[in-house]
Amino acid sequence: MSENQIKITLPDGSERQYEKGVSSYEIALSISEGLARNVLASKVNGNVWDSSRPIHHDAQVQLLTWNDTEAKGTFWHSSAHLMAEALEALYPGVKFGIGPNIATGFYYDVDFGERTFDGSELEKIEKKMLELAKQKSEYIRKDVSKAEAVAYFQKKGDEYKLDLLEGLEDGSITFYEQGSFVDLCRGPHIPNTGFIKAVKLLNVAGAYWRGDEKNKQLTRIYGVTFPKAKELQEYLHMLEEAKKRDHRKLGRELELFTFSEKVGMGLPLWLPKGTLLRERLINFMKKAQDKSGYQQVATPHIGHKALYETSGHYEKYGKDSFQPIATPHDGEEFLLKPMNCPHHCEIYKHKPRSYKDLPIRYAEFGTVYRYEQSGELHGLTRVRGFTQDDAHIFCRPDQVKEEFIKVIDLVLYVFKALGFQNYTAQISLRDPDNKEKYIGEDALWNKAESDIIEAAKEKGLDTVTELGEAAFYGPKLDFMVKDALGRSWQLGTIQVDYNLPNRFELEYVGSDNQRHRPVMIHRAPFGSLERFVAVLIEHCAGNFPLWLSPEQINILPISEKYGEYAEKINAIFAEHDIIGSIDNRDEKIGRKIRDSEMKKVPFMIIVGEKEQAEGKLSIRKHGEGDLGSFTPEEFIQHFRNIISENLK
RNA sequence: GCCGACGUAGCUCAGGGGUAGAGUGCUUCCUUGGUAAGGAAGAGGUCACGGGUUCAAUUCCCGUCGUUGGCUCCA
Repeated sequence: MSENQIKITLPDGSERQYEKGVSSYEIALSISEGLARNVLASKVNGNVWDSSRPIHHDAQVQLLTWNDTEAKGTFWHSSAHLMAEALEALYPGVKFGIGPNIATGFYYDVDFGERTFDGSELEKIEKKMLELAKQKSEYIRKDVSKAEAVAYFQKKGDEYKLDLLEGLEDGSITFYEQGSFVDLCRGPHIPNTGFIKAVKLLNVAGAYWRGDEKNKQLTRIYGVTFPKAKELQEYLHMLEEAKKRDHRKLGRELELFTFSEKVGMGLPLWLPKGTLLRERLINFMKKAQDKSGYQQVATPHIGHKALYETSGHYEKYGKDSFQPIATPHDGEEFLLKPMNCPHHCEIYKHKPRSYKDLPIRYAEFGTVYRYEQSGELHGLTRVRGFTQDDAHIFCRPDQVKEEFIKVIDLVLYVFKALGFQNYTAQISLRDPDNKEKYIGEDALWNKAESDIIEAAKEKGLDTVTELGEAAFYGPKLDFMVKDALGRSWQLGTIQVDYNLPNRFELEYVGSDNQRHRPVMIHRAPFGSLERFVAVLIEHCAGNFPLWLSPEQINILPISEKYGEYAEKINAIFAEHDIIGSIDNRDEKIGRKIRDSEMKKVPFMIIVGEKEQAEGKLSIRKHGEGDLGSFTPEEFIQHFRNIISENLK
């Protein structure tokens, strides 16, 4: 092989010879012209590169097109640069923060200086972007020295880029230039702006520079782009569909919950149907917990301030909480409880404990109140008053792993019964470089962290591990689920706690007749009922599993002549805990069916002359249509089969 | 809390310096109809709240409250 030749290995294992310095684009061209036209970037030895970047050594090369996730990321990152170019053209003198791609699309943080930016200008920017895209400006990579880079941005007066440059090593700095726009950027980028055929700028938001609220707030513009106009339309359609599943919309339409300005922001009011849903979830969880050795306890909604001084929460959160309420004459102070654990610790302490008693598992559907920042409130997913399916397990250090596994089992059982298949299990560990931030002995932490990791592994959980995300009092395992709009929410959580047992001086007597400190595990499979219901609504788009449905059947008489028969049937159903109502409005059957479908009631029971004569029911299933004729007994059996299948 | 947007009938929304409109829902009447909207009439609004500009404000301006998209935060 000549010295000027290099060996390129493609993903299918085939090997090809090329001249040294060949680009991925040229490799693509040697395969087919059509492929070359579609190559956005390439992966060279696992790193994403510009398709124009020369390759000087033997390498594994994968050509990336729009179908590859990495290529999409590159495409959107390049789109951020295009937007910046458009912004600079339209608003000379703007300064830029960072402009990365995100899961779907991109954003750029922009400092407009004195002028304020309002969202109505987005269309103008979109137009400019498309105009610039048509010029097919190439994205040109340039190596620059740190001094050159600093000089460039000093001249431009962009303090944000200078701030970024401070953290970069000389020799590793690159600029990318397309058209008239030059940016500090690691790359890679797509070949030229001409690939961007469809642009939609979605929204503007404030974002603090470097995510620090002490810094200046920049204007963040979010957008998404596509190589084909049709794909943009499909994406926008998908967004519309997702909005139809929004729990705030469905919660109102299905009469599950509401809010009142008068009651206060972030304080949900549960309507009868929503309350029924809650009750069903609570009963379901209680039953599961009873089987797993939990004991229910009940504690008041307020606790003495001293309780939270002992727990340490008053010091940490007191000033950012609802303020204490005081007794009228002697001014004794109480706090609305922001959590149940201190109360549960006091229950643990009401008598001496032996190692033989452990683990003790106290469960409570405890309603807690937290002062969340007003801008943070969001439907039922972020509220100021909510009910946790809380429990605290007091156990010996050697029991942590086993208890963890049991809780994971419970969470998985719950998720399965409710059809949550897409969740992420996040293990949050200590920041190893910052151990002083955390309370508890090093050895205990190491033990607990490995217990969690092993427990998750044994249960076959698909986990991501985040260093530095642990609570100050212990490591945790969270179950994250996405909402209709793709935002991730924490539902179930399992947390080890070394802090509270110390602060409350919890003890048990060991087999050695010495006093020992138990470990506490906080856990909540739902997390909060409010948030859980919100995510549940979005997951099933309001079509709840039959056992949870707040209105399981609608009895629809053909005319008022069959009202009596409908009542009779309803009474039979009520005896079997089948919940529903009779639609005896003066409307035609078509109308009653339509309304029932809109309310997403699982079953419609149609009764008319024929049914009355035969003592039968015509069953129609929501979203599916006519199931035919059933006797009441047959239907009840069918109904029960579905539920037991659900809860298996 | 911060930045932007928004706030008109129960709900979804139109309108716009001269005190309001549609669809749907609600009430009443007609209709008794067989698998996704039968017909008619009627009731329903301090145009979020408080100031200001104006002969006149629901409309323009400012503030407050609330909602909303993000940011920050989340025991």
